[in-house]
Amino acid sequence: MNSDEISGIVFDCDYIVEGNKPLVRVFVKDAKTKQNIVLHDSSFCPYFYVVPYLYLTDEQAFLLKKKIELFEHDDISGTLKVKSVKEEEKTMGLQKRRVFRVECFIPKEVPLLKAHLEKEEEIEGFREYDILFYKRYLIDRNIELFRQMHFKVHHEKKTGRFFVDSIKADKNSPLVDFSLFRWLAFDLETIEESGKTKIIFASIVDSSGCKTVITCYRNGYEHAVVVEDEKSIIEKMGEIIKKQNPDFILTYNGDNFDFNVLEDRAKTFGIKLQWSSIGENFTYFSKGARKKAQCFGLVHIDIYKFVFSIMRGTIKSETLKLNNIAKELLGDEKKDVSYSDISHAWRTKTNLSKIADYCVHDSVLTLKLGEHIFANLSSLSNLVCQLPFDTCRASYGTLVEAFAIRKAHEKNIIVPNKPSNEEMVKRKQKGMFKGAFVYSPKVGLKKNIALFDFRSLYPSIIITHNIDIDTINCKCCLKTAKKKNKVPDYDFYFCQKQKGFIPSILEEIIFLRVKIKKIIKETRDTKMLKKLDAQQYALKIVANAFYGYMGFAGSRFYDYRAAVSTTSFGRHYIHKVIEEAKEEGFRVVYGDTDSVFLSLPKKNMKKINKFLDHINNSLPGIMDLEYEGFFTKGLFAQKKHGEGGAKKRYALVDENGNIIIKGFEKVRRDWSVLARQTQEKVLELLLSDKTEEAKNYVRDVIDKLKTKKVPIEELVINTNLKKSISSYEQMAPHVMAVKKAIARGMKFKGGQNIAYVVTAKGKSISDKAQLAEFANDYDSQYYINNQIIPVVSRIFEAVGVQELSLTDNSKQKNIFEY
DNA sequence: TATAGGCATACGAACATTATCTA
DNA sequence: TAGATAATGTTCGTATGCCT
Repeated sequence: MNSDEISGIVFDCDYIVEGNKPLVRVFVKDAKTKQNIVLHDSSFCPYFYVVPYLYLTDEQAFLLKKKIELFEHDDISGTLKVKSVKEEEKTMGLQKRRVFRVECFIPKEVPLLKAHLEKEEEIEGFREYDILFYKRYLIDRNIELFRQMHFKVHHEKKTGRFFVDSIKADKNSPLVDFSLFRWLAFDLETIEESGKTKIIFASIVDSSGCKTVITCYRNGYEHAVVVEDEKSIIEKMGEIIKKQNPDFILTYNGDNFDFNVLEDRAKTFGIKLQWSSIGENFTYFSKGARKKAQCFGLVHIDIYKFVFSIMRGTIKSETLKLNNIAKELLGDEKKDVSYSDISHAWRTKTNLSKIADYCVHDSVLTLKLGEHIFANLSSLSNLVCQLPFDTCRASYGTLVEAFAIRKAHEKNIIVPNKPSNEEMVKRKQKGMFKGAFVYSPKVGLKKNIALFDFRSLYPSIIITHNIDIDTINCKCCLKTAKKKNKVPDYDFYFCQKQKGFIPSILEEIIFLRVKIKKIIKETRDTKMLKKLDAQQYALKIVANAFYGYMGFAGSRFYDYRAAVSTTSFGRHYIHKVIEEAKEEGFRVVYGDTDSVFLSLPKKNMKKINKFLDHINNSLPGIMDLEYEGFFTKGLFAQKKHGEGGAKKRYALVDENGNIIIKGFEKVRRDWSVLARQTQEKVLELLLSDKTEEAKNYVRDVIDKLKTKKVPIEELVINTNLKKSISSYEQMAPHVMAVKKAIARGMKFKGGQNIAYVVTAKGKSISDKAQLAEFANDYDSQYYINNQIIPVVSRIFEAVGVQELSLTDNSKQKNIFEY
C-alpha cells in the first residue's frame, strides 16, 4: 500500500454501503491538474446521542451503557446490533451532561435503534439522530467546501480506490474560481402529444464552448445535431454530456421540469440517465412536493431553486422566469417564445430554426446565470458546510440550521431536536408575536432629510443582550441581570455571566464580516473583490435570518420569549433615537424598525455627526447607529382609509437626483405596467416641481385609455396564484381568470404567475378578468378608475394638488375626465 | 415543512340603507 | 303609501406583495 497526499477541492459527497459498512465517497478536484478523484473513507460511522437522566448514579449509567451495547433485535431483515457506545461529556443548554454516543453499522439503522431504545426508562431523550450521514461527515471532518483541502490517502490495488487516512483544511486559502470547474447547461423544448410530454429539442451549452441543439427534425440550424427520433435525442444528450465530462450540470427549474420529463421519457424508452464519467446514474426522487434530480460526481445545480428561495427578495422582475431573471441579473435581451409558438412550429414544421435558436439561448442564459451566482453559492456552501447541491436548494431556515449545527459541533454542543408536528402546531397556536415599531409619517413633501439606521439591529441586540433559550431568567444573576439586562416590555432578563450559544456564534459572524469588509477596502483585484463581497453577503444573510429562525415554528432553536425580547429591545432603541432626536430639535419625519428619517433646515454635517456620536456614546454593547445618507426631498402620501400618512410607502430624492421609491404601486408587480409607469412619471415630475406637466401626463394617459390607444400588453396584471384553485374562498379577479382558463382545458398549479386583463365583457371585475392570452379588448373605465386614478391621486394630494378627486354622485370623476 | 412581523390596498361577500318603481 | 326591487353604501375578511 502506497501512502500519498492529495490536495484538492471538495464539491460533492455521498456514501454507499458495502458489506454492511458505510463508505463515504468524497468528490475532489485537483486544483493544479484539474483532474477529479473519488476518495473513499471507511473510517466514519453513523451515530446519535442518548441522554440519560441526570439523576442516574454512575452505576446505573454504567448499566444503561452496557444494556445499549448488548442490544440485539432480530427480525426478517436480519439482526439489529449496536456497533459501540462511548460515554462523552457534551454541553446541553449551558450545562455539561453525560451522554452516550451510540454508533451504528449503517446509517439507516439510526432511526431503527432509536425507536427500540425509546422504551428504556433511564433515558431522558435522544439527540442528533436526524442529521443525514454525509452531512454529518462534512461537519465532523471539518470539510471546507470550495477551499483547498489536503488528504493523506492510500491506494488499494485490488479495487483501485483511494482511501482517506487523514484530512486537513487550508482555512486561509481563498475560495476557488468558477473557471476551475467544467460547467454544462441544458434545456429541453417539449410538446404535448396524446397526453404525454415529448422532447423535441435538447440544447447543450458548456463552458468549453460547446453549443449544440439535438432534434429529430432537419431544421437548418447551424449547431443542430439531427437524429432519428425522441429516444435518440435522449441518447445523444447522454453521449455528448459524457464526452464533455462536466463537473456541474446547470438547469433552470430542472428539478421540477426538465428532469421530470427526462425521467419519464427515459423510462418509456428503457434508457438510463448515465451521464457521469464515473458511471453513476441520475436519480430522481421526491419528498412531498419537492423533487430533486441528483447524481454523485455530476452536481446538478437548479438555478431556479436558488433564485426562488434565496434571491427572491432582491428580484424586481414580475416573474422568476428565466428570461426575466437573465434580463435583470445579466442585462441580457429577451428572446420570448411561447408554448403555442413552439407547438405551432412543430406541427407545421415551419420556423423550427427559431425554436432551436431559442432552445440554445436558454441554455446559454442558464450557463451565464450559473457563473453569475457561483460566488454567492460557493460562499454560502462553505459557510454553512453544505454541498452545493443542497445549498442551491436550501431555504433560509435550512441555512441557519446547518450553520448552527456546524458551530455546535465545533463547540462540543449538542443541538436541540427538530420539533414534532404536534409541537409545531402548538407553537403556531401561540399566534403572532409583537414585532417592530413603525413611525407614522406626516403627509407631504419634506426637504433635507438625513437618514439614520442601526447596523444589523436584531443580530446586534441578540449579541448585546445575550438573547438565547438558555440564558433567559438564569439563576446565576437573578439580582444583577434583572436590573441591568431586563427586557423593556416583559419580565424576562438575560444572563450576564455565561454567553449563550446563538449570541456567541452570531458574534463570530459579525466580527468575521467586519474583518472581511476591512479587507475589501484594501483590495484592488476585481476577481478577489467579487469573492470577498460574496463572503460578506453570505455572512449578512445568515446573521439576519437568525432572529426569524428563533421565531420559526419549525426551528430547533425556537423560543417565543427570545423572539419577543429581540423585537422588544428593537422598539426600545428606535424610540430612544426618536426621543433624543426630538430633544435635539430635529423633526422626525418617518422611521421603520431600525431607521429614522430626520428633516433639517439645511444639510449640516456637523449637526448630523454630533447627533450620531451622542447616540452611539450611550448605546451598550455592539449596538451602533449609522448615518445612511442625505436626501434633498422626500414624499409621503396620505393613507387611503383612516388618518395620517401611509407607512412603508415613500419616495426619496438623493443628492444626485436619483429617485428611490419604496412600497408604492410602482414597485408592486401586481399592478399593470401602465399604472406603474404613470405613477413613476408623476412622481418624477412632481419631485422636480413640474406640477402642470404631471397633470397633463395623466390626462394624456386617460385619453389614450378612452380612445383605446394603449396597447393591451401594458394593461396586463400579474398576480401569483398562491395555492391550488380549489382552496380559494374568495373569487378574486386572477382566480376567476384561471377558472375560465381551466374551463378551456388549461392546467394550473399553486405558485404560478397569472397574467390577466380586465376586459370589457362582464359585470364585476372578476367577471371581466381573462388571461392575457385570451384577451383582445379591455375595460377603459376600469383602468382609469382602478389603476390610474388611485396610483396618482394621493401623490398629487401629498404635494398639495387637492382638486383631483372630485366625486360626483359617488361615481368617480375628476379633473382628468374633462 | 416559507426566517419574523407590520402595513397598505384591492376586491368579494354579506349585509344595511336608500332610491325607484309598482300596485 | 306599503311593499318589492334595484342601486348604492358599509363593514368585514381574504389575498397579495411590499418594508425592515
